[in-house]
Amino acid sequence: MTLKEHLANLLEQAVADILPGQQAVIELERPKSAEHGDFACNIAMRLAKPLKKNPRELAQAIVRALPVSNIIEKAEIAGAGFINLKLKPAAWTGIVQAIHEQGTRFGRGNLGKGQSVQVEFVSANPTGPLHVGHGRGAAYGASLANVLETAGYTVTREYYVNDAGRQMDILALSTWLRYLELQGILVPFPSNAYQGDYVRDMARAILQEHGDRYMHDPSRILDGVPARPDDELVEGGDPLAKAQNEAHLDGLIAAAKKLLGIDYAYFHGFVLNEQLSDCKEDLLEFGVTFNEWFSEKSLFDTGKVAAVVKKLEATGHLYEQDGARWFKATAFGDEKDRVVQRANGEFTYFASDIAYHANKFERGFDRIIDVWGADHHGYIPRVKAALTALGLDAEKLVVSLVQFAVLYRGGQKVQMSTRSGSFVTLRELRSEVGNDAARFYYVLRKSDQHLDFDLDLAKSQSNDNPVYYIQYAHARVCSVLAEWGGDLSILPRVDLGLLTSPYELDLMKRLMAYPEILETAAKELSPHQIAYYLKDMAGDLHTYYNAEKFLVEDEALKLARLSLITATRQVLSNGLLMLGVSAPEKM
RNA sequence: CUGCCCGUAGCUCAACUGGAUAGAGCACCAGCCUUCUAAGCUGGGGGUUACAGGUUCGAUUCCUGUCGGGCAGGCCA
Repeated sequence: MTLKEHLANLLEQAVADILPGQQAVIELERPKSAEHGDFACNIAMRLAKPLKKNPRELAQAIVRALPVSNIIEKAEIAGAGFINLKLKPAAWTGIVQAIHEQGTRFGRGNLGKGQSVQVEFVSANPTGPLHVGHGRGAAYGASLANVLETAGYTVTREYYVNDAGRQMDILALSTWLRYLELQGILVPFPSNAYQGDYVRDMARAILQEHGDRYMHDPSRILDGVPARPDDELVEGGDPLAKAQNEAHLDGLIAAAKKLLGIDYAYFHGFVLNEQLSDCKEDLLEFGVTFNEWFSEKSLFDTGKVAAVVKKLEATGHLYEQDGARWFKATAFGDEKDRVVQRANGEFTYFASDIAYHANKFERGFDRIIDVWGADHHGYIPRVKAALTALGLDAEKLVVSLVQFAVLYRGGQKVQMSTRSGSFVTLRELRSEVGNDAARFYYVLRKSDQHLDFDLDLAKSQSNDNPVYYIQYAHARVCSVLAEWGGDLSILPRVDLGLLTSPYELDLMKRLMAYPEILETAAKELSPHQIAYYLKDMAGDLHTYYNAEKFLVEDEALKLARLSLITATRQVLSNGLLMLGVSAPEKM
């Protein structure tokens, strides 16, 4: 039983004593101000209203009925009816022992009760390198998954691979056109195809391996392909020109499929494999791993998409209009009905997404968490609508939206756009600021907040940089222990009664809060709380370090202090690990 | 035009989902290394939580409206 639970029990007994039969949920919080004690309880104010009693008098009665405890120094009434508990110094030392005993397991909770939860994140189209926007989803999702796991959930980390659909066709086409270009055949490169250099690289690789096998008569490539509109009109946002531009691209894709025949599948497979391996490697280096890479294409190949549409049809949730099949999303609260199958017979992305989510439910997860870019927020109602229509409990699905990250360099916004190829890749970011700083900065903000990522700050090896601030605290402890040179295994059993200074009490209180911080972070899906917590704890440690010398003459006091800072090191390490940041022993 | 998110110190952001005198870091000012790492510490100034109402013991938090910013609104993904 934790200290907090112990106190809650005492209060509960007191309430039961003076108000028999009264159900009271005891909430204990840590007051911001030290004058308000170590824990504060608002139960008197909560009960005052339904009982029509004066909250301060109620609080008095509760305090009088409080069972005797050897850890409570005093309990007083304050404000509108708060019960403030001040604890004796000895109440805190137990946490140091607990940390020594539990080590890397310290902080684990049972909020999840072993329930299974799937976290799907990143899921970027494998049509090019991951950029800094994906990086945030990756860092957030990975940390969130760690947090949930620590909170007692069984977590499955999944990446949904959009390996079907038009975007992949565009990439395959882009690569083929670059391949032709390398051999002197200049088909004007569409403005809405993939412009990045990596496309040329793939073309070069294919040329090297297979020579001119995929060459075709240049005069036939543009056969029957709708004309390309004026670029200026497209850029100007002219709707007709944009439509023509897309038609032109689709025409080229059709031409590529026709001319390449069976070889088209090779191109498609090659670029997919190339981009996916690149993506996996990138994420692995970033410390982000997955249990499952789920293929969208597999949903089509196994008939799951067709089946789910058929089921919606059978249950009367579809209708036909203008040759297309529509899902009655408005019947479930969405703004508009949505097309699941186009007039040309192709299923929409939405259709495969329904099939995908239905599949998640089939796999029996207790909770499903999708991490999406905030630009997809309009998509949530329709997916939930579809799940409800299928008779599934849409409440099981929670979509966590991650806002975009905007890079700043030299005080200037770094402009980005995927299509034009002028984006900063996750790789570039990682090599510029390092994995640790990148992982940390990404989760330093609440996920639903816009993130201003200051590259200069993340790179700076100075006290401006919170990553180093925390890592330095960890390294400092290591350094002291190295200087001491004693046997670490005796530290868990030393007498901690000598730890009574304000610095030591603050640190122990901070350590004690760790499991609660984790629980809150898990409940609210907000790993950023851990980042802030670690900053605070590093601050406590640095303050302590500057105020007191650890390696003092008094052997008992020295061991007590070393025991405390070693426990602190453990929690710093546990927390950093959760965020995917290294805990260096030297800096 | 409609829907969702956001608006907190000069800047970047917290605030335990309704708690007490709204907190950190940066920047600015003044101090601390003969010492276990100064990538550190101590002190100081800085706020009508965009604005106006409402709900109640109590509001940065919940509701309504206004202003300002972001994102969506395809038989695109």
